Order: sequence, then structure tokens, then C-alpha cells
Amino acid sequence: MPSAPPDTDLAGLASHLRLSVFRASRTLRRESQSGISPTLLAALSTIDRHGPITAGDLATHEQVRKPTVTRILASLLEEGLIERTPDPLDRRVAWVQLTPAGRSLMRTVRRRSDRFLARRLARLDAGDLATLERAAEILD
Amino acid sequence: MPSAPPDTDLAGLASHLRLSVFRASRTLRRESQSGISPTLLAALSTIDRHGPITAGDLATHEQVRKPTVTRILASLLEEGLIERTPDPLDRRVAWVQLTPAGRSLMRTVRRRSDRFLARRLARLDAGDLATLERAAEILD
DNA sequence: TGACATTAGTTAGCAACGTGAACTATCGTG
DNA sequence: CACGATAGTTCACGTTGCTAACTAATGTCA
Repeated sequence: MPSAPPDTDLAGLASHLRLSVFRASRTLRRESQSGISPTLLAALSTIDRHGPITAGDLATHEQVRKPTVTRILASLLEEGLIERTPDPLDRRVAWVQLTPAGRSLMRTVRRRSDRFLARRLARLDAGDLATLERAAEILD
Repeated sequence: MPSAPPDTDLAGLASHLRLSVFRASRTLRRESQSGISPTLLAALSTIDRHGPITAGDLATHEQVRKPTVTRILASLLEEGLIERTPDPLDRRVAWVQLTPAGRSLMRTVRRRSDRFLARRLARLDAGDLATLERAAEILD
């Protein structure tokens, strides 16, 4: 029913989308199975993609506050997945990047660790896959 | 590039979708603004839609374990949004349904409380909206 | 230069959320 | 009636995210 009042559509879609995304996220969190939590993995992925990055920029990308980033980075450091390099010009900031171990983990995860989700996706047809692909971009 | 090896596509999509859904959920959680947390709202919505329901069935629908449901229901009860009716035949179970206050809240939320998300959705074109609508169904 | 605002990041304390393990109460079945 | 299965609860724990308040370094401007 694409001819319903736009406001109604938006509100309904917003409500539906919120619940769906929320529940999907909960399920994904439970099925992480990559030895690293979704939170850490998302951050690691961002650090991987955006090269050396500061904590502040990471907070922006991850849509998270700075104290949260502090803790995320502490965990990743502890796991040996990232390393910090102090900025020689501005001693308040440090640049963060993946260690070889971090890169290795990202490769593993990207290549074969998403079995759970991939198996579910495999049940969908090409049209639905395209829809999800596009939806992911829109969500970003 | 719809002709790439299916496995590669699936893994990439899975990885992308995971991160997108995850971050979107985080953002939505922060912007809840309906006087009730996303967790409670999702549960309330399920109770609303699936009529009187038991705690176990709610756990299944919400993709959550039973102890979590216990706590969710306790919160909703405390807020006066739901009520429990003991099953007369099986005294282990109780049926949960919305109170008038709960129904009223759901109406409000569905109708106009999703301003944040709706405002963002308003920037998208019809095609993208349809995509998201479909994606929400697929995610379910 | 030296006071003051700004910026980067941390620490501390709090609350929400979800879990597994162990428990109670009830039900069904041989 | 004993014994296993089922519905829920309690308990203790870990993760995640936040705000408020802090430290430290930087920039600005009289």
C-alpha cells in the first residue's frame, strides 16, 4: 500500500525497523563465535579500514562516546590486536592501528568466521540478498 | 557485481550486514526517547501482537533466555503496562497481556514517538524505504 | 608571558541487558 | 507414588554504554 499517508508509513516503518534491527542485533551478538565480541570486532574493523586513527575519530565512526572507546581500545590492546603510536606533534593524541595479529584476525573473520549469518543468508534468494546489501548501505 | 562467487558474496554481505545492523542498533538504543527502553518496548510490542502469551513463548519470540524474560516482565509489571493471569489448568504458567496503559503506550509509540528515526527516514526516497521495509521482514 | 578556553583522553560510578547454573513448583507418566 | 520433564525464578557474573568530573596538552590573545 504505497499510497497510504506518508506520515503513517514512516512511523510504521520506523517502528518496525527499530524492532527488527534491535532483535537481529541481539541474535548476532549471541552468535558471535569469532573469539571476540561484536563491539570489539566492529571497532577492529573500523580501525582496519580507516588506517591509523585516533580515539576520537574512532568514537565518531563507531557512534559511541569517548569513554567507551577508551575501554574498547584497552581490551584490544590487551588482546594484542592493536598498537598505539603517540603523535610526535600533539602529545595528547595517539594513533591506533592493527598489529599483525589484528590483521590476521580480521582476515579470518572476513573469510570464514561468519558462518552462522552466511548460512542463514544462503536460504534467501538473490533479490532478498540484494535488498539486504542495499539496506546495509542505507543504514550506514 | 552479481556474478562474483556466491560464497564470497555471502561472506562479505554477512560481515557488512553484521556491522551495519550492530551499529544501527546501538544508535537506535541511544535515541529511544519513548520513556521505555528498547528492550522493554520490543517485548511490549510482541506481547501486544501475540495476544496473551506465556513467558516461555515470549522468550522464543524475543530471542532471549528465560531469566531475561523474567526481568523484562518484572519491569513491565512495575510500570503497570502488563498484567498476568494465572492459567487455571496449569499452575506453572501465567498468561501475560497489555493493560490499558500498555495499549495506550503502544499506540503512542507507534503513532508518533519515533520522531528521530522517522526524520532520518524522511530523507530517503521511496525505493530506499521499500528496501528497508522488505529488509525488516527478511531480518525477522 | 601568562591567563583562559578548547581539545584529547582517562577515571569513576552507575544502569541496562543478557547469560548459565542452580533452584522451586507443578505436571505427566509408568 | 516415584521420577523425569517443563515453566519460571533467583543469583552471581560479564559486557556494554553512559554522564560527570578529571588530567594533560594545545591554542589564543591581551
